[in-house]
Amino acid sequence: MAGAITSRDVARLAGVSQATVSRVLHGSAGIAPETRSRVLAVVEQTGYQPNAAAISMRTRRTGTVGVVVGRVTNPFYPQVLDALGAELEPHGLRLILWDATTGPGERAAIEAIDQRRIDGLVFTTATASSPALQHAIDRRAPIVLVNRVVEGQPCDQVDSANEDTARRIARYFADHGHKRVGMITASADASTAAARSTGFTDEAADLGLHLDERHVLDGGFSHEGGRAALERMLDAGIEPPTAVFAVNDLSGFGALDAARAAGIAVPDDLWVVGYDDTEMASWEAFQLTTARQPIPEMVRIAVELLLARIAAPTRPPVHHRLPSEIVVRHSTAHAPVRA
Amino acid sequence: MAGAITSRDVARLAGVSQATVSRVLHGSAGIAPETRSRVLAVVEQTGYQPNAAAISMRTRRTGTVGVVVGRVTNPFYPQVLDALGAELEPHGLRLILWDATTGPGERAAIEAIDQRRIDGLVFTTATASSPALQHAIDRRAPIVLVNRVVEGQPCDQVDSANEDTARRIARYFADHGHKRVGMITASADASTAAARSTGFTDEAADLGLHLDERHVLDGGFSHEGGRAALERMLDAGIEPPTAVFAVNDLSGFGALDAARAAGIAVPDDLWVVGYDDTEMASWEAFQLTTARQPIPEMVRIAVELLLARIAAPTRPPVHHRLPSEIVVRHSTAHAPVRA
DNA sequence: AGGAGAGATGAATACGTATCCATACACCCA
DNA sequence: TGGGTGTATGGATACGTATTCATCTCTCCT
Repeated sequence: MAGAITSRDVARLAGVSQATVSRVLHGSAGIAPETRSRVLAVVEQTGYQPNAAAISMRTRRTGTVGVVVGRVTNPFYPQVLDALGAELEPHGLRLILWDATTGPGERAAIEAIDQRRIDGLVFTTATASSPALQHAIDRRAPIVLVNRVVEGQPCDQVDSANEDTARRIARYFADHGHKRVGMITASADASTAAARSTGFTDEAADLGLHLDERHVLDGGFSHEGGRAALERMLDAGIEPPTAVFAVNDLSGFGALDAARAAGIAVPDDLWVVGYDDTEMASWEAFQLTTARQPIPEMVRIAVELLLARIAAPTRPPVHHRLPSEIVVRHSTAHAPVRA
Repeated sequence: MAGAITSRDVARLAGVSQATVSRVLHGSAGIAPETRSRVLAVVEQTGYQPNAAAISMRTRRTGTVGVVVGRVTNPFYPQVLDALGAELEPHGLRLILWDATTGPGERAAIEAIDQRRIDGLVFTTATASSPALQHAIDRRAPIVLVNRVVEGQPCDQVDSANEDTARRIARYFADHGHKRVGMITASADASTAAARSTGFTDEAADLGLHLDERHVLDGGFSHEGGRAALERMLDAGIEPPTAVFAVNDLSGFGALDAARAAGIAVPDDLWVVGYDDTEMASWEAFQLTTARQPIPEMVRIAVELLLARIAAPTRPPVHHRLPSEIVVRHSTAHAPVRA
């Protein structure tokens, strides 16, 4: 490692004061052009890099944002990370990543706010509110919830129309003649799972679809869970459903794989619908009909809200709810969704 | 946000000096038990959190490690991130994430070292060395390369036996009677792609396998690229290969999907082998034979090396090369690999 | 010609912590 | 009883930057 060069070193080499170096680097007005270029030459030649700790000590800004994700191996989250990175980069912001499922990730992220290690935090996990999160929100910490809602909280939130879209999926099944349907859900602690389950269940009831309780199983948002859930449905000793709604794509892929292993033809004998429209949903191997979450848009808004919140901590919180579009693919025979 | 409480505030409230607060929080010896508990009580009651910038200003440590990944939507990287997070957490270390494919990720990560924003950097991208990286290595910056090698560099490196394993895959094809083989490769800038391509190509030549140049195509490590590559092979106007080696799983999945779309039966008419053994390779939809990279082990060693390097910057660099095991699945008819 | 005002720069300071050095006190042994 | 030894604590300082305030030098106008 190069010995750390400070702005004072640069100042000495350029024959100016440290204050002048700082001003040059910030493009402040009132610097003689000749001085300016002399300083920049030294900066260039020495490869000077400002010390991040000192800057953040002085400015109380870190230029870093935290993000809490669920299991990062769930392909939904990499897409969020991808969008988030792209959204933050133009602002010169960095990203610290915490996994909510391993160890004290969520708590560590919240502590990082108080330690002034990050300027703000994006929560993307669809998990219930912990006391720590609740407390942080009460303290008006700069937090944005994406894809998770905590009703009535003084906190910026962005999600999509989970309940409404799930209702549309139930209607879609009914419109195309299905009578017995199933659902692969996930922990009700997750607001997304809860909203999607509720929407689907309620609309199914309204429409007179038969949703046997043995056809409502927890898939834990995972491939393995989705697969096991469909296997259990087929094995329940009653007539299996002809259409299944999985509350996320990953468990939907698991269901498709269970059907494939059991020799059940999709979509002839079984329709499967997922949620998220991850990239893989369009792969030939799955061709999964699913609800498209507008991830880039959600993330864009989330970043916008977070930066605004950091700039104006007392601004009233807002809640954005974006529409979700159903993308029809082969897992439901390309049958159209009613307008 | 709570008004920032400092160690001085805690000291005042506990009736001691700031130095004593610092000592208590570090568990230093020579503190009266009564003083100690009084300080801790105030810390508890006020919810004091030490200021990260001040600590890192004083100690020249950040407790944060950087990681540069390729496109994070390539499922290989989330598995690396997962392992990395799990490995760092017990050390109390955080993770800043940079995507090498979007914007100036790689350069930003390297600059972060000089800015003392991170204590060290893990490179997981299989991309060629940039001048910036080269320069950082020359300066002996605390960097570990995982899954990427730069021969002869004074830099800690961890990879797996890419070339050797690729040779074994060629032999595997030959052993089971294949004559015409194909390869879906990727940019030779990536040391992994280069090593795997070389190993497969050389061994195929040694064994007299026919590897037509029209059956060697770049799949760009992506699903779409792998799919397009296989489509072009089938469309080349010559007899297609009976076995294809894809230098990573993702492009292997693409190949499988191309075969599925074209009505080519795997493994009856075509064998496909990937590389990485990502979780999805074992899914029913793919059942892809592939080379297992020991990700957790590689990451474990990488973190160990990085921490050692940070503690002892001048220690001679080491290069770990781990064995890769071929996992046989349905995409090669479960045919055994020769011992 | 003299002073006002603008432009350019430097000196000083605070951010919050860890640690070095100094100090005060109690206790023990010769 | 006095000096020495050890224990517990406080004062002072430096880390590197951004920014406020002060200073100095011109230029220009009356």
